[in-house]
Amino acid sequence: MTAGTAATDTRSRLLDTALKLFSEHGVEGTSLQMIADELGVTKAAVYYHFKTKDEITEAVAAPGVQELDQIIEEARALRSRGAQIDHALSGFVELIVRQRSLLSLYNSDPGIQRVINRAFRTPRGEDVKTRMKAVLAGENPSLADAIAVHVVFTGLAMVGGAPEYAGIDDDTLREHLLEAGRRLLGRPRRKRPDNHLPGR
Amino acid sequence: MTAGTAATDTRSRLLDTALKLFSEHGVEGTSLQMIADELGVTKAAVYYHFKTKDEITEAVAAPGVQELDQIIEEARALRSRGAQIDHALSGFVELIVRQRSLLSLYNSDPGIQRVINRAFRTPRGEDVKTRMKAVLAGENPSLADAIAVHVVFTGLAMVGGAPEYAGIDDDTLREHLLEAGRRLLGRPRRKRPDNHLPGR
DNA sequence: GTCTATACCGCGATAGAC
DNA sequence: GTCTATCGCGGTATAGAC
Repeated sequence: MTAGTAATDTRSRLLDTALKLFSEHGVEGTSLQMIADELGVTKAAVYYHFKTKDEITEAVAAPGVQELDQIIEEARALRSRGAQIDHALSGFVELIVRQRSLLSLYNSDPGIQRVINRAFRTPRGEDVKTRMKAVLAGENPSLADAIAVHVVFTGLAMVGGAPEYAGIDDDTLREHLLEAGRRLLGRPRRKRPDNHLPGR
Repeated sequence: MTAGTAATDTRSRLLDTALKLFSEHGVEGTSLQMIADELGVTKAAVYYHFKTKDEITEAVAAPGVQELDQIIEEARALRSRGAQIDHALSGFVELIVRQRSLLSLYNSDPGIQRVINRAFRTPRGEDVKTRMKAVLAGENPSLADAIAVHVVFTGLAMVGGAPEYAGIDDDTLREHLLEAGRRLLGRPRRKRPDNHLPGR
């Protein structure tokens, strides 16, 4: 169902290129000309696949937002508060490790934030960031807890995009991010991790 | 010595306006036209006070960078590692609370980061962010410590710019940021804070 | 010394030829 | 499905009014 016409191929190559350039120069610092040049086509050819630059930005952001949304729903279905936090945190960290630069873009680029807040208020009213923080902090959290969660949420995501850690392998990075997150959220050190990708 | 010609006044009003607009729309999302309109002058008038947009960005970023630099040097002059960390952390938090949006800009805007990395490699070789993280993490830190420091540094700064906490008073915010920072850095809870502005 | 008028070129975006 | 041509806005730049 996806072995791909030339168009689908160009489209996905375009999104890969866009994500790479967005991470290097920011969304607003990346021109359609740069994307077109990297792909070896003209600006207008890019416009065939996407009607606006915002649409490209949205398509780049979408997969991560969707995954976050799924993790949130899974976490909310769990019974104990501890299990909810554990699942949300480990899922979040897993996403950071797997996508690296994408999650940091969500917090470090005004251009992509504008698009996310406008395009993904769906499917459950509030935006993903708010909902994720709500799962981690619980209902009516104290100010201290709300702030700690905010620090964790933004801080962890930014590590994924930091060039200093680009060379660290996934398992090591995931372990350290989890440890930092648990410490700040006041969770006990865990023995057996809640593996997010069971058969890996 | 500074009661002010019209020019100095326009210049400082311009920087205030720029910071406000940068925080709302990002550096690259803010046009010289917006700044000019807000001041009631023309684009070319703005261009009289600053030769380029980068120069405006640099002037907006400068005070915070300078203060960070001073805090770092003060901390490095202390004898014990604990005192160094305490001073660097409390100075950093104090700056976040006092400037709110400015410090979050440093971490959340590709435009201002470009300018900071290019313009403020002075006065001591490495950039301020790297040097601050070095003070907090010590020499040859473990990967776990380096990552924890990275999370604290970016996470705390982002809270200052978060609209959710714009209404919180300075003392309360400072207290919670310090608490979160100390917990993540593994510092004991403190009794008497290292007051950064003694007579306040 | 402080500002306005005006023009230049690159960027996002649209229309239409091949 | 891709390209040329064109338009309005944004950063830059200069000439000149006061």
